Amino acid sequence: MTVPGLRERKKQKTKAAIQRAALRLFKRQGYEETTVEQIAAAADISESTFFNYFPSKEDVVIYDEYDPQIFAALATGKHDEPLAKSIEKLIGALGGLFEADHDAIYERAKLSLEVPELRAHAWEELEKARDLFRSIIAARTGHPASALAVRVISTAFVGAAFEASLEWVRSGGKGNMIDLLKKAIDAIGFYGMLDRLGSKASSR
Amino acid sequence: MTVPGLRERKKQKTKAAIQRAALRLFKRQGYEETTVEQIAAAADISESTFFNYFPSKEDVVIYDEYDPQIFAALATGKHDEPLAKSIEKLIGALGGLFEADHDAIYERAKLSLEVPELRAHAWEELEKARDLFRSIIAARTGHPASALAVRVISTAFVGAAFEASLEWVRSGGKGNMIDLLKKAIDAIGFYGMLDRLGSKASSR
DNA sequence: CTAGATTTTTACAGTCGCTCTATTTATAGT
DNA sequence: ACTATAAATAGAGCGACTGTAAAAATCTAG
Repeated sequence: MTVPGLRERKKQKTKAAIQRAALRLFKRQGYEETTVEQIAAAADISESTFFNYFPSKEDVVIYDEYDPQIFAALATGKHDEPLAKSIEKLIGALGGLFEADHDAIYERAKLSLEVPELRAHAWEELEKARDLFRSIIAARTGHPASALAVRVISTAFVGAAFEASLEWVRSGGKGNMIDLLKKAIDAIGFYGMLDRLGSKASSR
Repeated sequence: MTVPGLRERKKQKTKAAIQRAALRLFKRQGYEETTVEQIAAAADISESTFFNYFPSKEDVVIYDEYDPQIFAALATGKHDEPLAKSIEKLIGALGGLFEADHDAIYERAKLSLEVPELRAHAWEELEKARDLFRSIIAARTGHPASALAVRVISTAFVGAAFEASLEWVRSGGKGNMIDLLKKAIDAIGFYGMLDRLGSKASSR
């Protein structure tokens, strides 16, 4: 983990600039109505360069520069507390992130959920979260990550997160995302699922 | 609901023929490696005609000629039994369909779940089921279909179905889809969710 | 059965996302 | 400054998909 050099930082800046330009265009004239050529022009780069930074047009919406850090943080959670507690903490931590960059997150979420093409890929993105979740639950409960129960519960969780996001976007980003998420996992009795999964999950 | 005329039946036959030709090619040489031009040639139609029948290449995998009937049957379920019972029946009925056309369903499911591009759209398809489900639960429990709890529970159910399908495909179509689905909804405590949703759902 | 209306199929041109290759330009370390 | 390396770009090309207009098949009336 060495400090990123000047070169790397410049790349990150360019990437962010492309994303900003793209989101501005998407907001003004719509996602489908915006061409990659236009984005490149707006960001003052060539179309080729666009594809150097983003493998596809969709990725410019999906990409979140903080994601890797979040994922890394999740993967290295403490093992000396009940799983349910860890998850509560995790939800709280997510809340902070939402507030930090509210407007950009809202715009991206809105696009991801309202443009059909993107919505499909939003689910792919959720699957990454699901897989991470799956390995966490597996590690903590002793069940194999491949167990159907573990998979289904992980999917239920990201499904709840998905619905909460939908609700949040529907509210114009005005609602409290964390509250919504809590209500969602409450409605499916998420903590009950963990309990049923095995004593290791709920006690320690 | 008039009987479909000769013309309409011919169209259905053509559509089925295109799908068969396409699936054969996909199986032999892969989805991405197969071009619409090739499908058209194999089905002995022009590329234009292909797009007359299927709005996109993906739809040729997703399309199921029996879907409309299934959806219609679901939407008109009886209202004089507990919701949980209706759902159990529904699951049983699905089992019959699976056995009836096992091989074709397996091929399509395999493609849908293993080709990334298709997998994303498989989720879109699941959302249709979710919405139908949502309206059924709402109608039976008296909750508005827009209620977060109703949405989340519906999503949890299709999520479970999704995981069960994954497992089924992983088993090479050898497993019992219905058993898997039952295990999946058991793991998330699906019937408990319905109970918590309101007494109307579980008693009558 | 034929003429005209309608529907279906097709050819064709064009757009857009995306890939690949080769060339030029910028940067890093010596 | 010199060279290895990486980044940006131009350009050709592919495949999915759209739109338009013409050709072929099918249906309906007289």
